[in-house]
Amino acid sequence: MSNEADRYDPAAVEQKWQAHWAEQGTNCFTQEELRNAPDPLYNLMMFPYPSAEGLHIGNIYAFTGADVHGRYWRLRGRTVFEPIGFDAFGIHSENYALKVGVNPNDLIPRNVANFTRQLKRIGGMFDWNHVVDTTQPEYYRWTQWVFLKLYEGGLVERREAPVNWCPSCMTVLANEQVISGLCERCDAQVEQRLLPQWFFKITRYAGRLLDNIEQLDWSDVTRKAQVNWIGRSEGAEIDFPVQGDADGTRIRVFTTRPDTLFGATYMVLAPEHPLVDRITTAAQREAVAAYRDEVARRDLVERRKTDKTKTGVFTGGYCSNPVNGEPVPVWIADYVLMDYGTGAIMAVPGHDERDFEFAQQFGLPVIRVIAASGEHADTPLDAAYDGDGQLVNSGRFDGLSVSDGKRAITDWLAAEGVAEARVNYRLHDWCVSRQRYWGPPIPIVHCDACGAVPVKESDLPVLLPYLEDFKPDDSGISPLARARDWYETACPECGAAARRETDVSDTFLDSAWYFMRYPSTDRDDVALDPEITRRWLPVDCYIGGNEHAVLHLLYSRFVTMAMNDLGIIDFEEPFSRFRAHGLIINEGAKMSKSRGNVIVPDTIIEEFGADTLRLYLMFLGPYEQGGDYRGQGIQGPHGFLGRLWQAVQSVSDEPADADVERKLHQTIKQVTAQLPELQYNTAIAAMMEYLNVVRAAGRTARRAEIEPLLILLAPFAPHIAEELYQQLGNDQGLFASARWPDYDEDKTREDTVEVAVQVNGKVRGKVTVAADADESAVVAAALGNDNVARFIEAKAIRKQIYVPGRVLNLVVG
RNA sequence: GCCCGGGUGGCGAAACUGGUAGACGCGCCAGACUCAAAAUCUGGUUCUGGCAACAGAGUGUCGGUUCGAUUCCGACCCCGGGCACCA
Repeated sequence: MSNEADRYDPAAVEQKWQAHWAEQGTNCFTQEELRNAPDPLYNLMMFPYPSAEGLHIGNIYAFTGADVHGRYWRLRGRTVFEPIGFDAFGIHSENYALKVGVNPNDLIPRNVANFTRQLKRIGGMFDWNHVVDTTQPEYYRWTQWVFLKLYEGGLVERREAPVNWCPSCMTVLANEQVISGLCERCDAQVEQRLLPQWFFKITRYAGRLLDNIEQLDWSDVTRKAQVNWIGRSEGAEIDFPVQGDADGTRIRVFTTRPDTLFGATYMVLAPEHPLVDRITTAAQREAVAAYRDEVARRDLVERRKTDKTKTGVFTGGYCSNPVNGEPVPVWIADYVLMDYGTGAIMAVPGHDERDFEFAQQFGLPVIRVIAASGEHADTPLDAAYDGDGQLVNSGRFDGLSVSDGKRAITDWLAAEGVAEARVNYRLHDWCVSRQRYWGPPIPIVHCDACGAVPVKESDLPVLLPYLEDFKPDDSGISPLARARDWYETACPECGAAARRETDVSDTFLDSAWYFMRYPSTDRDDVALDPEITRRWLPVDCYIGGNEHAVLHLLYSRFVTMAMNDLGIIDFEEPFSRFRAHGLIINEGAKMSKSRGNVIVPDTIIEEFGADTLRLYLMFLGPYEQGGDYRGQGIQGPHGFLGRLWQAVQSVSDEPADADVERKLHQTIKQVTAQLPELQYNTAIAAMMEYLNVVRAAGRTARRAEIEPLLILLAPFAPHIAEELYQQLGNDQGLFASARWPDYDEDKTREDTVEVAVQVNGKVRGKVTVAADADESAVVAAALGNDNVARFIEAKAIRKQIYVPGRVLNLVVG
């Protein structure tokens, strides 16, 4: 039996093999190796933000799932590049630094060191020679370079824009960082401010970003989130002439419902619309000015609340409806947004819910122009109807369907020169300016003579100066303006005294291209080594949380597409395959610091070892759906590894038993099919089942039965797999020399099968027959079953259905 | 409101293209080993009835299609996530 020396000691095993892999450079590549790697597979996971708390169990879940995937393909013979890094710039880090009163320049390296220590303990096959830390000049130098390239490509623009301003963080937020009116980070109410900002023109790519989604091998949820975010809508822009305007001014609206044009009983402009002054009559001037002031004071978010009752003011002016010349009163209201479409709408209260509500509020007329079946032109409307039907009250277009009406009216107006078909997207340009300290300085110099001038590529990086006082204030100017020596510089163009741009760029820019940099980190003279980039990119498989389904993935796609267009790279989609992992919860409850139920990985690793933790996390539930971490549950995988260890201690050299061998081949088949699909929980169950068979009734495991199992298990529990593989007499190292076991289809087949026998659809007995038994033999066996016979009695069999090897249903009556 | 994802034993979960519901694991119960406990091992474990053989019920609810439905169709309820005045 076993003695103390034979006992499974995870700490010892894990230390031994981690040291071994590090010494051998098992998972690391040289530049030369990256250039020549055969059959490369780029296995990427979302790099973490190195918080002060250290690795979260959710990080470990994410990384382990990705690592299992990488290790699997490695054992299948691929050259797998699996890098890791740190997304360490940004408001997260800066706010934390402010809170604890430590400069981020000192704080972040400590966090990175701690993360590195923890990451090494979980046994991922990371290439520690190719780490990216976004806060290091060796990296952000090239982030600035990416900015300059997009700038040269005409994709960057500085413009004054109303922005979301968080009064607590004292910074501009992207729309995406405003969650139902509040700052996503501190929950403060967000306000509207007007500031000059740097924008990336992502909207230019809206169509392509949308169209490509179809061909991506991505999680369905993620693709849908992107589609919704881009928000394509098809319609028309239509000009409405302003009545009594000597210059023939027209107001252009965007609508997705040109078919309802005859029902447009008023128009609404966004309060900021440039034509408001022109159209407003003297009598209404005061009321309009007051309303515009009121709206301007409110933040962008409050304006977007739907439950709020509609407000607005009549301008006193009128336009003509281009289809019939009818006068249409022009209003302004804050439910129309300046930054979508043309900032003006034709209001059709009969068939648009919001317009209906507004019309009710202000007593404006409602006209029916669509009739559903059973309705006619005079059927009263007590709510907006936005369904299908036929056009009514629409002159010569009466009787057309909604879709035909759209086309017919658009075509006619287009021929008249007053409309054109048009597609709009909800996607906005990406504001990359941040009036903060902890980020890469935007590489621009402002010169009184030359304007905004890009820094010369050869002068990169624009180093982030060490600032003792990095706290932002509410001036809207970055703390960097206080670093005089840094701020005052010479114009790259004319050499005159000039000032540096003091905004830093959004963290999302750091993460929008980090995956391109990983394989090229050996080069400090270029951002991307062309040969290596061609070999390794795009990323073969990317795994991460679905909280980044929209922003990070969309920005990465945009930057990739732009760099492709600029001739820097030769692919336009960064991630061929993307899978979103689920969330880990704790005993049915979400984990959070405030609840005090956060699972600390270090203590679990100390008690059970990284292999057990990895195996347990992957066993909890379907990887793409997440799982419920229950403290007791870890005993399952823990016991499994212990039994495997014991089985190896007393392994025999006899050949594999035939029944066990069949089970082995079935197991190899299942695990091989499930690992690339990330179906980890069921693959692990299959291995457990197999070990139960190997050890059944106290039998001694045989070497030929165990060795293949070690390889199947190695992606999940790499340390113990290596150790036991070595104990079986292999001295080359499992990951260095083993290859994934093959299965033989013939050997997976059973000789006999159990067939369920149903009578009128209910199982009444089971019969065991030869696997190749024909239907008549199965029926004969079934009729020989006492219980089946009891239910058939003397009744005639009217019908029999036989599903080979599964079920026989006898219908009697 | 709209768009996703999900409701299966005491618990986490399985179930191929419509074919034996509950694999695997936790927990629990019983037994072995032990002075005892832990660890380990063996057996049992959907619910109800029955000593058992077996019978009845059962995959959120109601209805439908089918020889047969967790799986397909229709209506609805609940939980989780995302978007939200985008014309």
